[in-house]
Amino acid sequence: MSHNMAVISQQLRKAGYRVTPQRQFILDAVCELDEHVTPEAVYEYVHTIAPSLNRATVYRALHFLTEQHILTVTQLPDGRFGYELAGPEPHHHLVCRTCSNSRELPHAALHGFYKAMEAQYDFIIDMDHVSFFGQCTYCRNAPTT
Amino acid sequence: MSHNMAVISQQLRKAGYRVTPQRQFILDAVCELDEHVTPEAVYEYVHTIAPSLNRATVYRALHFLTEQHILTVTQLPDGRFGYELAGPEPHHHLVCRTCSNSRELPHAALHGFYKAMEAQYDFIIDMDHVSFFGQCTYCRNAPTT
DNA sequence: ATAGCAATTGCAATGATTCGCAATAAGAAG
DNA sequence: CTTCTTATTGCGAATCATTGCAATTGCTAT
Repeated sequence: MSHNMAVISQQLRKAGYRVTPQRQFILDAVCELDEHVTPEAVYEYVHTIAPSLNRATVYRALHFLTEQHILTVTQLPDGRFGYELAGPEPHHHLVCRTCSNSRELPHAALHGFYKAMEAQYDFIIDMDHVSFFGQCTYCRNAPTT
Repeated sequence: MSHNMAVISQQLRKAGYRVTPQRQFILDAVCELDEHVTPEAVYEYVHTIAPSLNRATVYRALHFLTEQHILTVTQLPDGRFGYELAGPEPHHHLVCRTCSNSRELPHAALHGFYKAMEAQYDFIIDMDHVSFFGQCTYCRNAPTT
């Protein structure tokens, strides 16, 4: 499930944007680092490959790629943002505060709640990548090591 | 629905903490500024009254008061934290991205979802103050001004 | 009212994130 | 292959947020 650079490049160019080596490095880094990747983690990763790549560029590229729906963001409990490659289906996460393992949740799991808010309050929630924090079974049952 | 300083003071002192003028100023500021108050907003507010009060103290006091369940936090879409006085019942918010008006949601509204996650994934979500972002009726129907 | 312990503050340094602007370079067109 | 337009980068400075440590000051007990 790697990202198809050719398709993404087309999409960007067609919209009048550019496919720069920096953006490619950054996109690669997000894919390589997997889920909920922070800007700082991306920076460290690309820095080893392209040392001249600036921190500000990382932040801007992550914003940009998210706007273009190539990445999705979610808010981590410490206030930072976690990026990951956007799949065809939106999804959410259950993240354990203790072991920080995360479990994917289909968008359908929240659909009922979203619909209820629309019906009751006439409010349309547009969050397509939410992380819910708490405790997984494992950590809940394990005594403090 | 003002905060009862006497009760709060007792609670803190009994737990071995101190009621300092700084903390009082900061608590007052949160109440005065109402919902989803950012640390920076608190700082500006108290700064006019107590100019020597340091930024770091604001951040620390907000953390502290939240730990003591006197305040609650929620994450705003730009990554900052919004504080407000903790009421007797936990609640959540529907926040419009356009007009940023916010509507309170009883905890019960999420209860079904939380329970479903527990039943299906054996995962216990512990977020007691979530903000969901989207569009309110009003802004959805209003043409771009 | 005073003394003493330890929680809390202020300060200064550090790290994280964003912004304005001049220099660079991607990509379209000839 | 060269030229031209302008999106994008890098840099430095500004802003926001956090941390270690010495100095301060609540609060308890005398």
